[in-house]
Amino acid sequence: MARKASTASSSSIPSIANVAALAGVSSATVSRVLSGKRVKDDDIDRRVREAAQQLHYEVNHAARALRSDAANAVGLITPDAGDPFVAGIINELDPLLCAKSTQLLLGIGSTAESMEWQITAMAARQVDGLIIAATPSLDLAEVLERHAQRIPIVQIGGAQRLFCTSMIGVDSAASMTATLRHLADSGARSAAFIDDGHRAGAYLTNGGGAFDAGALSAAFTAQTSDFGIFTRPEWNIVDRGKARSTMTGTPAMRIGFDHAMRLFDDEANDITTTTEDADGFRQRPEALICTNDAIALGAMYALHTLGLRIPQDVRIVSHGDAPLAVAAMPQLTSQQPPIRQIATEAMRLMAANRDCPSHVFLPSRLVVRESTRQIR
Amino acid sequence: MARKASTASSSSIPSIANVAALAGVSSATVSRVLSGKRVKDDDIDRRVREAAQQLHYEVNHAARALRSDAANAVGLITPDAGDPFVAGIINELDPLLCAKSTQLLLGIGSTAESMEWQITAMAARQVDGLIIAATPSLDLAEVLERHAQRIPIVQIGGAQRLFCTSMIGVDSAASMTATLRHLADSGARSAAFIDDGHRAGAYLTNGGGAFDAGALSAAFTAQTSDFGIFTRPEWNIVDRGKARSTMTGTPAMRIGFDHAMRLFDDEANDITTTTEDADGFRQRPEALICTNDAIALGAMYALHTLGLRIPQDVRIVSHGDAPLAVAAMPQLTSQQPPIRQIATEAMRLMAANRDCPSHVFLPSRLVVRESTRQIR
DNA sequence: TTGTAAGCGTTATCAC
DNA sequence: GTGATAACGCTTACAA
Repeated sequence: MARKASTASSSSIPSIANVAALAGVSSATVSRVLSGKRVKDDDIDRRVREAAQQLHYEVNHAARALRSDAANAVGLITPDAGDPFVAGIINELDPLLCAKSTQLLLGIGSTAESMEWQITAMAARQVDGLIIAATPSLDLAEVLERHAQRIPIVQIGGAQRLFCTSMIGVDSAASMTATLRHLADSGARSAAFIDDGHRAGAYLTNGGGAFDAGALSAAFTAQTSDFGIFTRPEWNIVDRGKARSTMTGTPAMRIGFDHAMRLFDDEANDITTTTEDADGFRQRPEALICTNDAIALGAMYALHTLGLRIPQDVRIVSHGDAPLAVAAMPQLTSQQPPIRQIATEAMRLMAANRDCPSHVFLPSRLVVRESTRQIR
Repeated sequence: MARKASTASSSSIPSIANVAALAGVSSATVSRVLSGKRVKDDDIDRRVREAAQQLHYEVNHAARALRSDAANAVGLITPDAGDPFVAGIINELDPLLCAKSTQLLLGIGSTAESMEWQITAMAARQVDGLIIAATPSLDLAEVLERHAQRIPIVQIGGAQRLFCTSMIGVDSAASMTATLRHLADSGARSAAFIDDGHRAGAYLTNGGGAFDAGALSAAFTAQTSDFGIFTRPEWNIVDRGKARSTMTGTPAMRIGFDHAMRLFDDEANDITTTTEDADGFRQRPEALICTNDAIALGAMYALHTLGLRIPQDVRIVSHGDAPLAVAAMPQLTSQQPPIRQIATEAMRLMAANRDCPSHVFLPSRLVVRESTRQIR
């Protein structure tokens, strides 16, 4: 005991005992002061803090976690750290975590197995909460249910709807309403909806991560007529069969390219004249709604190849508002997920009692850029 | 004691004692078997493993870290999780870490202060190693030196060169040699070099993260004549003064736009005819080398605006090979950092003795795309 | 309000 | 090679 207090300053990491000795109090008091369990701002308080600072004391998290089974860490599991939505969440989450001196454990998992492995590993580390930004197509219900008893789990981006986990997603119906209203206002009379079929494990960086493509599709179908926008079922079906793509790029870009080619290139070559007909907008859509930015980019490529102009001939709205949206030429109008709010909600839901998980849907914001600039 | 062994299976997390009781050995033996400190593959080994599996036993990392001061965790600190280079590193690093059942702690820090805060926090968690992918302009020498005594630190992307930390970067001279040779082969007779001045805290997602812009610049100046490529000092200087940008987009894109505008728009309007003169390539560069993809994209925007064609009038090579490079129209030839090798090296250097840090420079790979397609 | 002391689950050290 | 036992640094009853 005496050894510790005296020898401490030499080289080893100072412990709470060293601080206690220097401040002339017991280690219990130091613990109470430093963890805020002591209210008064008196001489003892001051002495302890000074001693801690002087010794460069930092609490040993392993010991704290062991004793009080709160790890002061939360886990985030995602298939791809490079997805701009996930990256945005991480960037927003970090300051919130720092403020609570909580660490972020990151795990990458793209398959159901690796995802399960990650979840188990995080659970073994006794994280205080788990955020999962998964590919929607993965079936993790069983794993999640098993662990949700012990740790609060928050799913981001609306993967699966379970009663044991919380969920944060985007209000797809509201997003679609805003999109369709904007398109109608900008003069579009018809629209097609392009999705890439939520392919699991695909290289992301697409930007659509926050959105539930299925829900968007349903909202599109339900709402088009409300805004006087014409569509055809066959415009909105992903044609996976023929990969006619001469295009290089990510899978999502190729899908956008192929889909646009199919819509605009199949029969007539003199499209520009066709669309000037009174009923031209029934033959070819005047707008494209893409579930992520990469699809939109691929479609733009196709339109460019075909000599169609954006937005004069075809307007485009994408979802995600990734950096890609700004990099495009012309820049893309895009639905921007409320990243900061999502991060804040995730923190709230993890802190809330895990016995009452809730499913939260936040509205996205339409960022209008050149790809839907009004012409008239 | 008896309580634990008997009551364990009910609901609480099983501990090593439960496993020991079930296997009929001491907890010390269980520890040795499970942590691989025991070689034999006999009956005891089998019984212990079976018991562990049956009870769903997972080692308590907090306790392990407390006792053996190995946290089984490494920290990664970066200013922006969304930077594609950093994201790539994380994606590659994760499986390597999982194989060693080590966790990744992620910290975001864009200013010197927050960076220092993160480093201190990670050190307090006793991570086994620290990877820092910092903005080069931040001065972290002092903090790094302080902590390098205790934990091995690996800097990625060549931030500062210290004798106490390891460093992994790209061999700029080799990259530039490959770039210039390729440009010469593709018919370019002159080139300009565009950098965005490594602005700290700028929104990244640019792709240049792995490269040392200063070293690239030096290599460009030193090597152009070797490949018979003409350049002018004034072509290669960032003009920060006039922000004439009518362009929206990230700062890096605007810098690329402005720089290209300055190079190609200032005096003559009939550039295409000028460049067809015998000495036209001395008036305007026939190629642009950009230190990241976003700059290149901005420059492409400018060239497009001016009616210049890529690659016929101007060839472009960028650094980083971010998703942006593929999204561009035409797609960008880009220097691709060896992400997987960098991740592997980082693991090696962290495992190596911290007393002998080394500075490693790996070659990048030139991915040729449309922006330098040969014309002739 | 403060000090004392008993753990938290693991690994390292020591006898055997 | 195995088992008992003592730490690791912290928090928290409980006693003062």
